[in-house]
Amino acid sequence: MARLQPVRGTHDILGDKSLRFRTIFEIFKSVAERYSHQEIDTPIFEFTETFKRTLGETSDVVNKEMYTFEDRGGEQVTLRPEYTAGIARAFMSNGLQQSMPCKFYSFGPIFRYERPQKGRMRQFHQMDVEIIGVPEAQADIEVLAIASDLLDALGIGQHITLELNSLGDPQSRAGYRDALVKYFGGYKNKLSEDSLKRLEKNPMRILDSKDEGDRLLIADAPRIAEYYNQDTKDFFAKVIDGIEAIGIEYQINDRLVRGLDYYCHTAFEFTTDQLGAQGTVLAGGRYDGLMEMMGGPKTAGVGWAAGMERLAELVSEDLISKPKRPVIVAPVGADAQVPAMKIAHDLRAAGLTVDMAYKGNVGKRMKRANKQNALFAVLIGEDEMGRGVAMVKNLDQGSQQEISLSELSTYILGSL
RNA sequence: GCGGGUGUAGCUCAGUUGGUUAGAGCGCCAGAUUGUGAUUCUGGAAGUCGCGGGUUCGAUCCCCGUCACUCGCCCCA
Repeated sequence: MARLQPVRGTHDILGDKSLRFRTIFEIFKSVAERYSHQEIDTPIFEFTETFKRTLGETSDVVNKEMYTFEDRGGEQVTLRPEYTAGIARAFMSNGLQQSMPCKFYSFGPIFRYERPQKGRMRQFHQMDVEIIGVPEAQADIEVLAIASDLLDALGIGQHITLELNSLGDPQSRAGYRDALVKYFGGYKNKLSEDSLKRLEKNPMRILDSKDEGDRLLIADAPRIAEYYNQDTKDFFAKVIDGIEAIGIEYQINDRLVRGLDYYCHTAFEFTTDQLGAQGTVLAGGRYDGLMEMMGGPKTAGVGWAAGMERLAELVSEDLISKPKRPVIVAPVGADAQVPAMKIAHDLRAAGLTVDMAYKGNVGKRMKRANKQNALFAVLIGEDEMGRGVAMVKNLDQGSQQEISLSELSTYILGSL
């Protein structure tokens, strides 16, 4: 068995899990399309530079979580650790500045080299939404509305809280950062080891610390709202007015910061207390500076990503769409094999889901039909062949009836 | 990357204070039932006790290492 294990932190998706994923994706797709978003699929790997430059040299994602390798041509490439940078690259590669605004959605695997835990794996799946080219707050509102609609459609909205913050425009953010460095710099002897590192690299992250000593200091730390300039205040107020107008509940969390460097203004997380340490189910924000960092023209953008595996843990069983119940065709005797195949073929052509009971006596084949949760079993043997009929058994009711082959599909379709 | 817990059949789990043939339920296969499923009854297959090393007359059990899973930290969806 040892050699047959999947790579650590990766999982096969089959059976019930596969149905859950598909159901959630279908719902996501229909919600996103209702907002006039279009599907985009970008490659699952990009040049390493694409991620390195945008995520920030200090981020954990870049420093220890990327799956990076050199391909046979000597290129440094990386399995995507998030969606936004790849989509931004695609936006520029395809010259879509011509067709702004662009509204995208996407779904697929994401890779991060992390220590696996429940709700955290090395290959996992995200659903992603982006609006590129709309600097106005309407885009932030719309993107939040998609998220909220999705969670409601999945029937889990009541277990999830929207936490909202504004990181401010670059000017506000820089002012706040300085204030934090000054404040925490005065308590170097009291800060936790982790937070001392954060003070150097990314002081805003100290606000996230779970260390008890840190939390005491954080309680009296400067609040970001005190450093907002007028533009930031106006922008945030518009976002809040907008989501209030459409009835989205939220909590302001001014300790909420995002891990990736390219965020500004709106930052948000939808969190739940039902998944242990991995509470974040959907998160995102505005990233107006991203395209410039990548060497393109300044272009506004806002979006989010949601973790499929985490959502799948929360969604109720009743929501999951089940596979169609099949009709099972069971030939009796070797001579019936070919006619049975023909019958199955005709029923499929009529749009029915059909499987064959391949072997065994009639009892075995019926058992097989039952195990597959079939609606009907269609028996065809010497007797029936002679008269151009098939024996059709309704497996829910236990009743059966001879039906002429020419009326078979009509009969079954009529009894559904 | 750091710390704790766990690892026995396809699945869920017993068990052995170190002792000969390691058990149960579910599932699977077969038969009772060669033209009729779900129930029932009978039988069967299936385990390098995660892997490697050590201690021992003897290890699934004790020790060390390793791998995987799991919980937490870091970080994040």
